[in-house]
Amino acid sequence: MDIDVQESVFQIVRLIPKGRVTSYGAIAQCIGTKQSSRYVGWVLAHSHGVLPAVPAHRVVNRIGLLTGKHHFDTPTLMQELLEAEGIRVVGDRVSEFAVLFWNPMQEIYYENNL
DNA sequence: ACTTTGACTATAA
DNA sequence: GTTATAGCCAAAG
Repeated sequence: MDIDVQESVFQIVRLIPKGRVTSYGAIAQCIGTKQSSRYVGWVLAHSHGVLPAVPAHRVVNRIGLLTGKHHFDTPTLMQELLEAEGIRVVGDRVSEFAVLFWNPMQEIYYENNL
């Protein structure tokens, strides 16, 4: 079976719980292409119109900065989506990022041992 | 088959 | 905290 890397990225992002966020590097590490966090962003840039929907707004960079907000329909849409989930965004940065951070590896480990 | 790109990250100064 | 630089890798052109 040939699983595209981009499809793996979509699946991981779809696992992100509402109200939580993760980083490009964490996703890259989770799917195996650990050093190519840049590619994760490249994939998400093409995630518009993909079904089922990919909550790309829950993916930020390693310090919680909303670096991808310009790729949404409007520059403020990403922040609005996050705030709608209870995440506070101040100065394009996720507040309490360390607390809200969701590590994909933890979820995979949990599912494998369920 | 080669070059460019990208919503990144780690490190150093 | 900042800026600069290098590494990284799959997809698109």
